Amino acid sequence: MSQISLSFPDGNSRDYPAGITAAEVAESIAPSLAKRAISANLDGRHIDLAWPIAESGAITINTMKDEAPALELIRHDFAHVMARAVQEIWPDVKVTIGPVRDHGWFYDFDRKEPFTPEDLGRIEAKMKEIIAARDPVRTEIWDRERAIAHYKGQNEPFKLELIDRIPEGEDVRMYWHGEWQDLCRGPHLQNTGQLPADAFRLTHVAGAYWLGDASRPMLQRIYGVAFRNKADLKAHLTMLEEAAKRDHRKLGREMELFHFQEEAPGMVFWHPNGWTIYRELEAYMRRRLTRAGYKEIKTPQVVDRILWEKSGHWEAYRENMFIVEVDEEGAKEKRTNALKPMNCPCHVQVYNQGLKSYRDLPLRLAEFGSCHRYESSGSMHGLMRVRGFVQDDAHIFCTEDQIEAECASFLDLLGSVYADLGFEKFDIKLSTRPETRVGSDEIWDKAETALEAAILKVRNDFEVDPGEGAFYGPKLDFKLTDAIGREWQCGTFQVDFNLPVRLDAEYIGEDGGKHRPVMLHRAILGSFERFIGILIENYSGKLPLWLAPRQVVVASIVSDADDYVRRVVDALRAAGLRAEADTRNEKINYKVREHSVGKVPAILAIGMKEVEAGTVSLRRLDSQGSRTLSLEEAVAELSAEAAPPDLR
RNA sequence: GCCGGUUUAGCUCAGCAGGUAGAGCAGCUGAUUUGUAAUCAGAAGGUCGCGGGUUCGAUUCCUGCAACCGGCACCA
Repeated sequence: MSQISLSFPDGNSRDYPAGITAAEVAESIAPSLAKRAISANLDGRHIDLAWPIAESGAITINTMKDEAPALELIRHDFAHVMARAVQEIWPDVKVTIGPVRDHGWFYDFDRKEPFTPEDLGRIEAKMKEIIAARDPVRTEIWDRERAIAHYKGQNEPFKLELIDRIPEGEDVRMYWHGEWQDLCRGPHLQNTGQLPADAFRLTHVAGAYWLGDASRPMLQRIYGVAFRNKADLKAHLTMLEEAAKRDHRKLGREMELFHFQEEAPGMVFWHPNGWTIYRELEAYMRRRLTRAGYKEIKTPQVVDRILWEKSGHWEAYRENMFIVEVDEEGAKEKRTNALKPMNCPCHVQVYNQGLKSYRDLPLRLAEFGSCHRYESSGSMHGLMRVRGFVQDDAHIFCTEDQIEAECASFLDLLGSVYADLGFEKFDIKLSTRPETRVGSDEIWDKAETALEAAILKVRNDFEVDPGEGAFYGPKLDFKLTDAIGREWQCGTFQVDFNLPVRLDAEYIGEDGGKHRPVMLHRAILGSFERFIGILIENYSGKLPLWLAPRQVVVASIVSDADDYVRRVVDALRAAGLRAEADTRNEKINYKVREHSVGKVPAILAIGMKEVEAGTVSLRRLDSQGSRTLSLEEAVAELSAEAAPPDLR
């Protein structure tokens, strides 16, 4: 038998007979390591301990201390154990696939009756039994025919389809967990008893299409989470509770920001508090855009379908547009209009008025564009996905040579806006040319190179998504990370060679001839609605002073202080602060509690001491104590902090 | 749009194996004048999401629809 050489993380290497398993390698290093070993990495590939190693390479033995491989194995084995438990309880259930995902795994089943929450408890109990039985895990490689015959015998149509999809030449591997087996790529633990029976939980059941295809049958998906130990599971469950507390839908109601109602699904009714946030954010963006050389415009809500046919939207998105039919007087037919689902075609109309010269470029047209899209009923979600929304939209008309500079200055603006709004970290994704596209390869080369060069000026870590660009040009997407680590795609920067052609935009070049401008679609916030939802969740409702709807509440301790309270409120308002008086006949404890729960950033408590000394007692949200300041000091401190970040 | 669930007072939620509903908080009224996260008392508040059916009788059972929630699909 031939020899192979395996190198270890410490730099040493040793020769072994080919076909040795990772378990045997671990044993040869130290019996204690062999006991703790759970899997191995061979040249970066995660393999079973029992896997015969045929060729030389770099090997690392993994134990439960190695978080990434340990969690992958645990979660993957839990998926199998759960599927086994389900089939033991309901033998007629068909199994499909069960990958590791996020903090756990899911497994999709085909079963007529729906799984209920009570069923989850039953499955969990059965899983614990299986773990306690400590069944060994075995792997076998089958030939395709045998696997097909086996699953035909078992009447498992989904597994047959999966075998069909395994590429020719790849092994068909079967994993046995005791008497139960599953078609699987692996790797797995050596024994189901290695699973932490107290560190998993089945979380919920949901429908999911077979292979993610809406035209295929809907299966039932059971989700679970699992960790290496009970403490990690508990930490995760606590994190979920914390996330639920900052849900913008809940805070939106509690802080009286907005509401939704049945008669207008997906459309926001903004209340005074919520609309204050919106207006502050809009005013801020307007100042930033103006300073960055944008011209603001406003275009119609309702536009004849003829324009949408020209732009191509009618053909591609008609199903998702709100259609308005109008009986015009004397007309034979109804005229069909659509609420605009996006602003770009209208912006080209503004551009097209009057002849443009190369000297006019780049022309940056911005609009807080109110758009409507008929989103499918199941996709709406609070402010995060709505049918009526406003984009911080702009289109930059420029020459091909100007793409790089425009992209670079956009990146500056975007990074600065995100930082101002409290998001220091964001990721960039570059999506390049798809298979079906418009525009010559030369132009695509130019655009992709320009985008990449522009990003590289700001940073060198960005993800490339080949083939994921729009048919009309490459694009950048920007994902910001919030306070609890969730990612939100907000900004976008798209190069468009298509729409200027379809809508016939042109400019007169230095040579006196007509040329096509390039159109750059870009947004920073995405939509105001969604971004405000993200802000609320990021700050848990405790918005920075400049965005807080109610900035200061002045609360009297005794009614004899009421007159002074009103004078304090007047002084705060005169300094531009959003201040309210609370002179209700309640104890100060009650008022402090109520306004703290209502996320008011500053409370000024006024008793007779303050009245006599002309001072205020300032209590900041989440602080335990209070500070006594003169009225002038308090106004100065709060109004300085309430200035928007770009005006400080 | 698809699968499952939910819908009872302004909010959070009980309840009803069919005989038209109950709590806490909020709101209202009164008392209390209070020092930094809930003062006390009283009265009031609901066509039990909307429509149809079964029944002597439906908030409860059946059915259709809508909205919302959790996913899936979609997201120019």
